[in-house]
Parts: sequence; structure tokens; C-alpha cells
Amino acid sequence: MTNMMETAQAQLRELLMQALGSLTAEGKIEAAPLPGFKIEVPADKSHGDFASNIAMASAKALHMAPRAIAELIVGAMSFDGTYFEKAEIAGPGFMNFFLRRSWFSDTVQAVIDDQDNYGKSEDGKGKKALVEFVSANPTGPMHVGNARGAALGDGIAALLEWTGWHTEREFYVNDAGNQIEKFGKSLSLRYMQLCSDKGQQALAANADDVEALAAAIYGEDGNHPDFPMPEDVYLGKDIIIHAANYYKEHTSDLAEVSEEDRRAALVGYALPLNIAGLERDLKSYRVVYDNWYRESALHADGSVDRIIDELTRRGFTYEQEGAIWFKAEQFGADKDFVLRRANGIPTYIVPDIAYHMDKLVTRNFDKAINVLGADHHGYVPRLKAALKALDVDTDRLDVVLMQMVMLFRNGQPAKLSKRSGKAIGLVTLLEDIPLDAARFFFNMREANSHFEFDLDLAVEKSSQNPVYNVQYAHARICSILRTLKEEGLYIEKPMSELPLGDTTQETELIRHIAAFPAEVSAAARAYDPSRVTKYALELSALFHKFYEACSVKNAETEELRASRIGICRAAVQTLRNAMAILKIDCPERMERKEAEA
RNA sequence: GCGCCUUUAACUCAGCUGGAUAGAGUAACUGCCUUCUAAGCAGUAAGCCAUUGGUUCGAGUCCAAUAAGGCGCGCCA
Repeated sequence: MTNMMETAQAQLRELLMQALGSLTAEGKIEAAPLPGFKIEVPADKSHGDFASNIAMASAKALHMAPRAIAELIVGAMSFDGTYFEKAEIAGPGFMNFFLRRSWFSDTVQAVIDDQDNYGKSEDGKGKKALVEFVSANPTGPMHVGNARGAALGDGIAALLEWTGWHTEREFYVNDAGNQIEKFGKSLSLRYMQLCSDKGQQALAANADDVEALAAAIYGEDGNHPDFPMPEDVYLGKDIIIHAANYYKEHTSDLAEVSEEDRRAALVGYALPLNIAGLERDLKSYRVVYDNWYRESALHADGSVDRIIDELTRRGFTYEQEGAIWFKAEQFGADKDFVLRRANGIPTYIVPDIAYHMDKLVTRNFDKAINVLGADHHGYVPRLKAALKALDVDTDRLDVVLMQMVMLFRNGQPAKLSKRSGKAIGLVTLLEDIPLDAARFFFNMREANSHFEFDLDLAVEKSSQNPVYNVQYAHARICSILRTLKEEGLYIEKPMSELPLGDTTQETELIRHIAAFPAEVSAAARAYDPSRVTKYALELSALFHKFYEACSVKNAETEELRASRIGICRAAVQTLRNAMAILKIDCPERMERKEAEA
């Protein structure tokens, strides 16, 4: 819960306000309303730990030169009993402030004390957030975009948890509507193919191997000459496998029933298997949901129809060419859209509206966060328009749009898994690359950037692979502490009783450790786990520099050794916490790579 | 045609609400392991921040236009 960066900044702000107050009281500056000023962390550390532009920002209002103002302010400041030791005036009128050693020591100690809670905050205390992500079509396997969405949504949810929100992860199961119809039609066709003479031959030839059977029937692109498929059906092998498994269990008992009954039976058989498969695959990706919300429930309890009724009651609909339209343009959307088709069936967006009413009104989440592919961006204003028409504050719905993923191997776009030869989806991706690498890579870029995923790099067990850089830093720290313990050199003492080395490697590392809580908060506010990934990479790099410059074991004095042990403990804790947000393992040992010949 | 996103080093990308000499990794080149893990570190080289205007003390960052690329704009989801 500690945030030493914030503590120091608040203290500095207080010091500045006091100085301004006394200067005004003494009549040395006018009591003019001052424009907002900033306290920031300079990029160049020779400019101090904090810098303020207050002198420059207020130059106009005070009719004074920025440097003269800065000198007055600095002259009026007293740093006794604070974390600051001095101030300098630089450039056009920047004031640069320098922290005392005690701040660095206290920071290290605070991290050690906070342990697994270091970085947490209470920004969202008392508020509820629902993060909906992936929500893949249950009629087939997940694609690569779902893998990115899973890592992203799970990271966002973790960030909200870290910042004090009550957070739930939810998967919206589209188990109704057109795609289920199409699923049933596809299953039925494949089933009837198996019941045919040629199907029986294929079954006999592949009696024990459903995969081989599917391959035999599939043909080039799903359209085997002996088993042709019409347009507008799912062609995947998974459909054949479902049909074949059903056939094996129940033989041809569905061949004689009506098409409608056959579809219902096959969907009733295959859909639960698919949904269980999604749950299993996501779990293997370390994603566990609180809720699996069924679209069918919204149809069953009348919610979908009630949406249309309510919008109509409020006078926001009209009829045209037999369909019912929503006056979306009145509520900020680009154009009106259809709610109920001329054939009487609601369009896909109606259950979505009902679903979001359930999130924001019935279940009363303060925030609903949806992770969506960028190809859905046009749909967002429409959904919001409908919610607005139903008196929901649309600021409570935040949509994180995610750009497409391009997979590359050998510098070329890749479509198939190296190991299984199947199209690369979430599952096949994990056949090719380690789980940690997948979760790390998908959170390396912000959601809104087009993403080139380098499969070769993700597999690479070398310095080129960023995820290993971070894990290596962790293993290295563990190794240092382990060695010291084995050799009886390990000391734990309060940092306040120890000296602090004066190398830039030590202070830079501690500064970055101190920045962690603010980074977590900022990442949560921006719904951007990639900030945590970047933070972890920087932290690792700073630790490696510290390692090269500052020996712990061979520190000049025992006290300095103890101090550096403290820094190591704080660094490893921070690294571990960052990786915990991303759900990436931190091994305590890694094989040292053999030198290249 | 309209809307959204992107454009920074040879490659992949950082650059927080405008701030002091534009950063990192990879690739290239030099060094550093009998010393706490060399999956590391130190260093060299590499940029008209797509283009042009504007806003101000100050612009990679904000605004406008242009160009190139991606994605949307269904009684599909």
C-alpha cells in the first residue's frame, strides 16, 4: 500500500505551497492567482529527482522573470525534517529537487514490508467492475485474436483488482441466434454424410480414429468431392468430429427424425462439449472466469423482447419495410439500425443491449469493460446509443478495442502450427510456444496497436527473447540470495540502520522500484497491461546494471552488504508482483546458457 | 464517400497529462566470465519523429490539411 513516490511528491507540493504562502504574506510576490504548475520526474537524473515548472508557469501572472521567481521560492523553502536535501535552479527557470538518502532507504524497507501487496492501491475501493473478454463463438475453436484478448482482458482484470476494485471476469456465451442455427445445419449435414454409403465406408476405414476420419472426409478446403458442403455452413474438421462422435455413441438414430429435431439433438450434444472445451483451454492459459453468461438466458426470460418493447414504449422505434428500427441517430450513433427483422427475429444487437442492461442495471456494476476486436468498433456507438435511450450513463461502459494480430515465422506471415500443422488458434499457439512467452508477448504492445507476433522469437531461449530477460533477472536475484545464505553471509537488518551505496546503479534501481505503485495505477486507469510488461523489462535491465556494478557478496563492508541485500529483496519482490499481475511464472533457477563455440 | 486506428534508427517498438541534448531491444561492429548465473554488462555506429501549415515562452506530444497502410460502415455476429 506504500507509494513513496507519491509521499515525496505530496511533501514537495506542500513545501512549495508554504514557500509561496510566506512570500505572498511578506509581499515579495503578488497574490495573483497562479496557473496550475506541475511536479514531474525529469528524464535526466542530473536534473534532480523532481522538477517543477512553477516559476515559468507563473512568470506572466507575476510579471517577473522565471529565474527570479525560482530564486525567491527556493530561498523561502526549508527542507528540515523532509525527504529533500536541496534544490537547484536550472535552464529557463526549472527548479530541481534532490532527495535525501533516507528516502531511498525507506523505499526499500517499505517494499520489503509490503511483500506481495507492494503496488496495490485503493483507487477503486468500494466499486465493482465487470471485465468481459474473449467471448469467443462457441461453435468452434478459438483463434489467435482470442489469445490476445485473453491475455489482455485477464491483465486488465488483474490491474483493477490491484487497484482495489471488486472485479469479475465474464465470458459471454453466444449460445443462441444465427450462428447456432448455422452450427446445427453444419452438424446435421455432416451427420447425414456419415449415414450415407460413402460415409459408412469412411467410418469403417477409420473405425478407431476420429481425427483420421475427419481428415479423410474434409478434403482440401472442407469440400471433399464425395462429401460436398453448401455455402454458409461451418467447414471445420471439428464439426465432422462432433458428428462422428455422436454417430459412434448413438449410431444412425437421427437419420429418420425431422431436420429440426436432428439439429437440436446434435447442437444439444456438441455445444456443451465446445463450451467445456473453451473453459478448459482458457484455464490452461491461466484464465479463469467468475461467470459464464449465456445469451440463451436472455431469450428465455424475455429480456430480449422487453428491450424492443421498452424502446418502442419510449417512442424511439419505427417500422419500415416490415422491420422495427431504432432511432439511433437521435442518440449519437451514425445511423439507425434494425432491432427486429421483417421475419420477426431480433438482430444480434438486441440481446447485447439486454446483456448490458443486466450488467449495468440489474447487477449494478459501476463499470463494464469490454475487450473487443477492432473490427467491432462500429458497433460500440450503436450499443451506447441504445443504452442512452434507456437512461444508462454510457460512461459506465468502457470498450477496449484490440487491433489484429499478425503471426510471423521466418519473417513470413504464418498460418499453421509448426507442431500439429493445424490452423493456429489459442490451443495450437501453445503447442508452438511456451505459455509464459505467449502471455508476455500479447501484453507487450498496447491493445490499440497492430501487433506483429514473432513466433521464432517467442520460442527462442536466448537474450533476444524479452520474457527470458525478466525471468533471468528474477532467477539471478534468487541465486544471489541463495548463495549468500549458503555461505552464511546473509543478513537482514532494517534499512534505516544501514548505509546506502552511492552508485547511480543503486539509486536508479530504487527510484524505479518506487515508481511501481504509480505505474500500476496508471496502467489500471488506461486499461493497459502493456505498461506493466514494459515496467518489468526496465526493472530487469536496471537490476542487471546494478548487478554488474555492485557486488553484494563482496561489498566493502558488512553493512553495505546488508544494504544491498535489502535492495535485492525489494527488487525481487517488485519483479514478482509485476509478473503476478501478468500471471507469468518467475523461476528461482535458470540454467546458465553455455557459451557459444 | 463517411468513420476509427497506425506512421519515431536497418527491423520491432517506448516516449505518462506539451518541457531541458529523442530512448530501448534486435541486427552490425569493439571490449568484459579462475570473481554473487555472460539468457548479462560496458561501448561504437544508426533519426527531416510521414509531409505541410498553425497554436505558445517551448511541439515527437495539441489543432488542421495532405500522403501511405490497416479496419469498419447488412434485416451477418
